Amino acid sequence: MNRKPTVYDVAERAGVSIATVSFAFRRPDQIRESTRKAVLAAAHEIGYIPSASARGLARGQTGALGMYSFEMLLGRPQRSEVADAENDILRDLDITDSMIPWDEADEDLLADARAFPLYVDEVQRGFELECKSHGRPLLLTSGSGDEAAIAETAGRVDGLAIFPGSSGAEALERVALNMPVVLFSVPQAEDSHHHVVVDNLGGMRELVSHLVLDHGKARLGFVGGRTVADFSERFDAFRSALTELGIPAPDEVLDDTALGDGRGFGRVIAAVEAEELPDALVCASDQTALAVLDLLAARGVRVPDDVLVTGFDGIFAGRVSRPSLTTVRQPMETMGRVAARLLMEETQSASEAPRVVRLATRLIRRGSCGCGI
Amino acid sequence: MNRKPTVYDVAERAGVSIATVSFAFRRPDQIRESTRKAVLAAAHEIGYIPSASARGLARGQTGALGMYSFEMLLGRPQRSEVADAENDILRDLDITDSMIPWDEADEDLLADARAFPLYVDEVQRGFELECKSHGRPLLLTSGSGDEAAIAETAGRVDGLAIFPGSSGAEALERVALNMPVVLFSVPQAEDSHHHVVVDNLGGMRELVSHLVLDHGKARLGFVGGRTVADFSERFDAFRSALTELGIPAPDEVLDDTALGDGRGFGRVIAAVEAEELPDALVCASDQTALAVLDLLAARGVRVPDDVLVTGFDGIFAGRVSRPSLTTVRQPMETMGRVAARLLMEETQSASEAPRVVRLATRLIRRGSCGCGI
DNA sequence: TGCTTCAATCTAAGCGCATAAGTAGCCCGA
DNA sequence: TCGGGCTACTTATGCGCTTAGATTGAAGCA
Repeated sequence: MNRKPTVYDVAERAGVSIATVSFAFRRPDQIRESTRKAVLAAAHEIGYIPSASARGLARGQTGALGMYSFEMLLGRPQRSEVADAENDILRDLDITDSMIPWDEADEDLLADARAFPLYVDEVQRGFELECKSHGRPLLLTSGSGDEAAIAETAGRVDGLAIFPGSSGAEALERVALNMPVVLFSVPQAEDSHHHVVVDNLGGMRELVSHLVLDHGKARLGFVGGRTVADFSERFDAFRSALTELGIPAPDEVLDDTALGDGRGFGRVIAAVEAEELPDALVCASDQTALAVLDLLAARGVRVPDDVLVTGFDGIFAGRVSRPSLTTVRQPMETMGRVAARLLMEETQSASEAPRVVRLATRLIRRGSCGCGI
Repeated sequence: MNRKPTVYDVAERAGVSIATVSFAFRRPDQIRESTRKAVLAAAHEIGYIPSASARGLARGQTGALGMYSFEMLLGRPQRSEVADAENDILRDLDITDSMIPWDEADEDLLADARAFPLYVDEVQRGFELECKSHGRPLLLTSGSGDEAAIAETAGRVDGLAIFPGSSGAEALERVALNMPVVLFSVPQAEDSHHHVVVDNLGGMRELVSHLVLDHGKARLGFVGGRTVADFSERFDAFRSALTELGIPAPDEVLDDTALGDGRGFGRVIAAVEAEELPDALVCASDQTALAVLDLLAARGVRVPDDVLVTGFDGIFAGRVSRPSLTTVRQPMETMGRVAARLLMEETQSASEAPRVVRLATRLIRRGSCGCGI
């Protein structure tokens, strides 16, 4: 690992100036074919790799797009758990050329759909694919959401996509002064970011209509904390959908357990024990619904016989759960793609007014409402 | 989007030199508390975001790790398909504040386990998690594997993890002169990279023993192209395992269809039609096995009744296929983590000799060998 | 031949930060 | 009172690249 070759080394070897070296790479048409080849050959011979840092500095932009996640997001493994797993690996890594024993932590269970391709993963995948197809490097980072952590990331990219987090709104505003920012959540306050969101209203209306008109249920309860902006919008949609159907809508959610809460659905449990469950539990997300499904199964409540349960998102785990989960599917991959496009468009042209791009959803009827297994 | 604030702006506002600004961020202890606060406040006020390019240039390293994928990898969607999907999105994106209609391409099928959490995704996830837990930005890129594409990525990172690709070996050698490189494949030729691999020999031996001793099968055929290094190692392991059990091993694979091949298992099909299928088809990977399962089902061959089928990898899709897939599971997430650790260790200390870290595997018995559904 | 034109290349000036080396101011002891 | 030793800063330089503008040389033309 000697000193990395630079343009100067290439220039010297090819007998040209460093500007010509640069042109050979960035402006092939402004330079004679023969010199270009000579430069490229020289670069090849000494193993020259252009420094993105230097280029970024000179150009004023990095060319990369970023995707920032908050730690402790949506029920993901926490740092401490992760750190534990690391220690095992670290210990074994000291041994060269050896066999690292089977990691019990990587039991087949880890391939569980409940853990991996979650909502954020599918959106991220769309973002990745879009970046790839445009040759844009993608920088993935995560942090606590404090100013330093976000700035650390923002300093490396030309545009930033963010999953909504509990904090960091102010820091994000500051980032948005310098580059386009897109959030995957409904706008809460006034902000200067783009938003990629789904049609919570339409999706919820379709879902509620199905439960009410097709399944003849009238007593519906909503499960989900209003602290998450999209959950809140879904609850509002839930209420207006009921009202449209002439059914009195509850003023409050049945249970406000949100994802990642340590607390676990105390109000749902209480309703089970008091035998006061509504006809259907409309959950704010699939992950919430799957947890509810577990909870009900553990208490002997049958779904969909005793109560219907529905989710929202359409993550993969809902397809393979028993019963499979009736839900409103978001086009998650498309959302990721749209976000990437928004950033790329704005990176190239002048800054534009913040956009809110809303994508249609679709009702997926499955077992947990009685429409499948 | 005004000109981005720099250290100079912060220094001016705080009434100090730019060195002090830099110290305020990077060497908090070398500076008086009051000054530090003043600088941080000034930075905060004008929305200063440190430029990673400038820092990287000054320091000689970027701090980020990279993961490079070859386009057209392991049966992933090709660029053309992706491009088509984009066009749809692009068209709709011109509409501000509108509703983007449901994308038929994002049918529920797209949440299919066959498409998404593949081998590479799980490894990538481990890499991501490890980067996250160490606060290291992760740069994801992909390209054709030519020198320019790899250099483009290599110029941005301090270390690079690579999935084995058909090309680019020479370019990689050149990259390895400048930074640590780790490959997820068994070493083919002499190279100066680290390798994170699994115990193909032990895994295959366990699998073959199971088929032979527990299921009493003696006529085993191997499906997989030897062009993929790990597949080739698995075939060798397959043969030696049979030999150890006193069973004559085939000299050649039954069918050399590799992943991503346009061709489709011509030899397997021929064997089906000639009614000359062996007792068991040992496939080089899960994706191969799943394709074989489809193929057999389409031709009325029953698994495991008429023939056993096994995979290798332990991807999620094998759990939800019918029949579910007997396979040798690799600790994919751990592999990703180990790769990240190797890079981080070497980034910090001096360069070391290339390592080959081999991880143990585990046999997962499921329906396709008759052990489950 | 002398002049213009133009393509090919070079010169030189940053880009924003880190940091080695220098300096000012202060406290302290003799 | 003065010098030494610190701390807390500043000055000055360079990291490797891009790019506007200067330069060169050859071709084109009257």
